[in-house]
Amino acid sequence: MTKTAPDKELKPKRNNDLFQKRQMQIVNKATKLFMKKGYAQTSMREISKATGIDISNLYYFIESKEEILFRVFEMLHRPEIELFEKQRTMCIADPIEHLRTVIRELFNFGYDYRQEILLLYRESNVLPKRLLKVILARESLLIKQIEEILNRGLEKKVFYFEDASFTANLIIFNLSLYPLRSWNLKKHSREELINLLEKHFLKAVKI
Amino acid sequence: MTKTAPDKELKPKRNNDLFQKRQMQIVNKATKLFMKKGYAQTSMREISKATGIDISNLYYFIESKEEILFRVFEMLHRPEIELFEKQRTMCIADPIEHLRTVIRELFNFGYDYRQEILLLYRESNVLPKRLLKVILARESLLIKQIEEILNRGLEKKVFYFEDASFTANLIIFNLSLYPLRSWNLKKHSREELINLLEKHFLKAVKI
Amino acid sequence: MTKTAPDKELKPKRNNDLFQKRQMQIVNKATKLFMKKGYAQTSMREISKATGIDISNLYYFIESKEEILFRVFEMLHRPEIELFEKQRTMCIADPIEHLRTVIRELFNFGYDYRQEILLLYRESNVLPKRLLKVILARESLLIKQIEEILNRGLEKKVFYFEDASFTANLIIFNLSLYPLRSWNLKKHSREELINLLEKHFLKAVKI
Amino acid sequence: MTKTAPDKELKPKRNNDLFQKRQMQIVNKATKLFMKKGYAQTSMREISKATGIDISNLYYFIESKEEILFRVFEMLHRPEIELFEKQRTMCIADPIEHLRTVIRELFNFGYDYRQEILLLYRESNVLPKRLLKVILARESLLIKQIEEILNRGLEKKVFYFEDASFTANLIIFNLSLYPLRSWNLKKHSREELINLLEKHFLKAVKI
DNA sequence: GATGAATGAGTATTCATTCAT
DNA sequence: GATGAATGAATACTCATTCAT
Repeated sequence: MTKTAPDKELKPKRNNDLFQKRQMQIVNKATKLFMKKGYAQTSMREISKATGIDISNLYYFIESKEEILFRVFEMLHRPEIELFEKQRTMCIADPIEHLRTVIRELFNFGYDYRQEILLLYRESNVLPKRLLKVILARESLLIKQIEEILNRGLEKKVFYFEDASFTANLIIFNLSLYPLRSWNLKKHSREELINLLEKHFLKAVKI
Repeated sequence: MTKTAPDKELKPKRNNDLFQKRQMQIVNKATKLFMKKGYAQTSMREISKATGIDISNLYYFIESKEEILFRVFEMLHRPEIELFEKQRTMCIADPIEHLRTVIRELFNFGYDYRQEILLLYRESNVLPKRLLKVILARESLLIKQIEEILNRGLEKKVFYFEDASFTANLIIFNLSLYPLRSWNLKKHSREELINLLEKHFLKAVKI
Repeated sequence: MTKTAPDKELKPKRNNDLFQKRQMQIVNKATKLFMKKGYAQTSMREISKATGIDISNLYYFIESKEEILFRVFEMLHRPEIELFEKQRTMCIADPIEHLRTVIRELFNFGYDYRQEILLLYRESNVLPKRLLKVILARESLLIKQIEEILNRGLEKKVFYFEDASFTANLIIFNLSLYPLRSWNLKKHSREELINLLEKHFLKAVKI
Repeated sequence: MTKTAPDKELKPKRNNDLFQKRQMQIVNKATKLFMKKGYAQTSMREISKATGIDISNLYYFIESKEEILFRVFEMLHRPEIELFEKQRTMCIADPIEHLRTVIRELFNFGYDYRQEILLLYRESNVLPKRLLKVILARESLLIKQIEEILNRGLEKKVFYFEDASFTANLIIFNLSLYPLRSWNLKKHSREELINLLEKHFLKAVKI
């Protein structure tokens, strides 16, 4: 191409309802496709076909394939944030009970969004650093929150562990146990798994 | 590309030494490229360039790009298998000591091969089911082994847990803690992490 | 696209005869297309069709559309350079006679290559600066040569003008009279035009 | 794009003042864009952005991108026509003085409108023949005028040359000397260049 | 007069793979 | 064993233009 000037930012951004509805539609269908085939293996043609939006019209609503992936990630994090808000407002007095609830909720979340979480682990390297940072920053918040619960339990002398930050990280990581290893955990029901995980972590931190 | 799994039998290859040396060479270079850029983003041209083997000559040694990925995965599992053989022969009498050793070895392994493990998680969906099964079967063996240690500890009444298979899975999964979350664990040294993990799991299973 | 690394310079450059023959073939056909429709308006598909070389095979022989344009320009300059070499070796003693010959040759050249010259004027802005400089440097050499002839005439007191460099530029520029204005000069034959130009410039510089 | 000249009649446009103001606005901005990036490399989106007129609204004021180019050329010719009108009314008795004035004015014009003239040379092949003819017809008028001056000088025996039409063409062509070769004439000031050109042509035609 | 959304054909370029030598 | 050339389908993305409101 005869590069003269990239001249980005030409695309007008509408705040229209229909516009956003269409964007959602694209992101939703793309999520499914990305989960099934992976980001790189999913073509804009397929997204076009899945949404029923003509391929060139697609570019009226989104700027690039990369933007779609970012919006997919963004959307996946929305329920996580809600979870996070919910936790904050709960404020259960007993740290043990609090941790138990949080673990259950986290695991349930991980179970419901297993494919999305898998996608996040798989494709995060495709996102430019700048956008990836946004995602990781959000997750850090969640970890901070678990840390607080753990520290409260430490003060009240109901928990014991060496490093709150590490343990919080471990708990968060294990929220992805099912998403990342469902292939080997199918023999257990959701309820079984959640109980097993709960017991494991409570035993591991209780005094 | 969009195509899903050609799935034909792998060409029976010569057992020639040079032949296998070349194959190794290809797989090694490809591993590095796949880790850096992802499978889909790495072209055969780049592999050709990296190995110094002409692109069409490449096809003398391997069947397809997909086969390279398979062999990459295969190679990554080799150290895991060695680990596995080592365990088997160790036969430490005390289950606690045995588990401690295994956890430390597993984590060290995960630390050393963090990029490879990441690759495995990332690109496993690209492999045709048939080949993926081979990989997963191997991992199952490893899990079985952990299970045995756990069960021995149960019999000897030094361990307590509800489900050996689940716990073994959990342990294996946490071998990937660092590979998958290194971005948030950099503040800890390898030694710290390994100690923390060891303590966590021993506390979680000890009676 | 998932930009990871551009990784240029992957293309192997053959010095093979057939390879260069094919390159020539591409450049020649492209020249004609560019002359007829302009660079931007000529698609790779058309070049492929014109050469009979499959569009993706085209990229085996050239790196980009831009490279084709550069090679087109390069090729156009080759006869100019020959002209230049010829001049240098001629060394006619009488500056008037020398200038007369040069003007005639230049004009003949301009006439023969009118379309190519037009192309050069039209599309030179497409070339990246770096490549354009190569072209302009060559032309500067030609101008220098005319300057020498003029200065020799000045010394021998057969010419008079104010500025040799300007006059040389003017002469070179008028080599493009016909290419750029053929639409309004068709009523004159080549011979007429060459005679008219010769007389004009000799009168303009002779004492 | 590949298509060659749709060539339908230009839509008869309102004579509304606002309408024409908007058209001017479009053409002015387009001129700048075309000069900077070339016609084919300038998109309607960019013209829309530059004018602040919505892209589909643009089509209320103009028929097609091609029409914009035509109007750009038309507009560029307007000052040329004024020049031409000015000449006609001047009627300087002395042909030498007249020619001198004309050359200076022409060159000044060429200097002021160098980018526009370059644009004209570059993009004229994009215009459909029909529209190009309009442009060329205008230029012919200008040439005719120079011819008259030259012929008057011939009658008064102050000029000598072989072919008035050719000489007029040559003079007009050299009005583009600076636009087309500014890259090699930067060392001279505008005043120097105009004086040199004046001297050159007067010497070339004076008896 | 203006806008958002649509359309369909087009762009340059890259890909994995194969074949004849 | 190695190489140059070929193939055909795919890629993300852009274009000028139109239409319904």
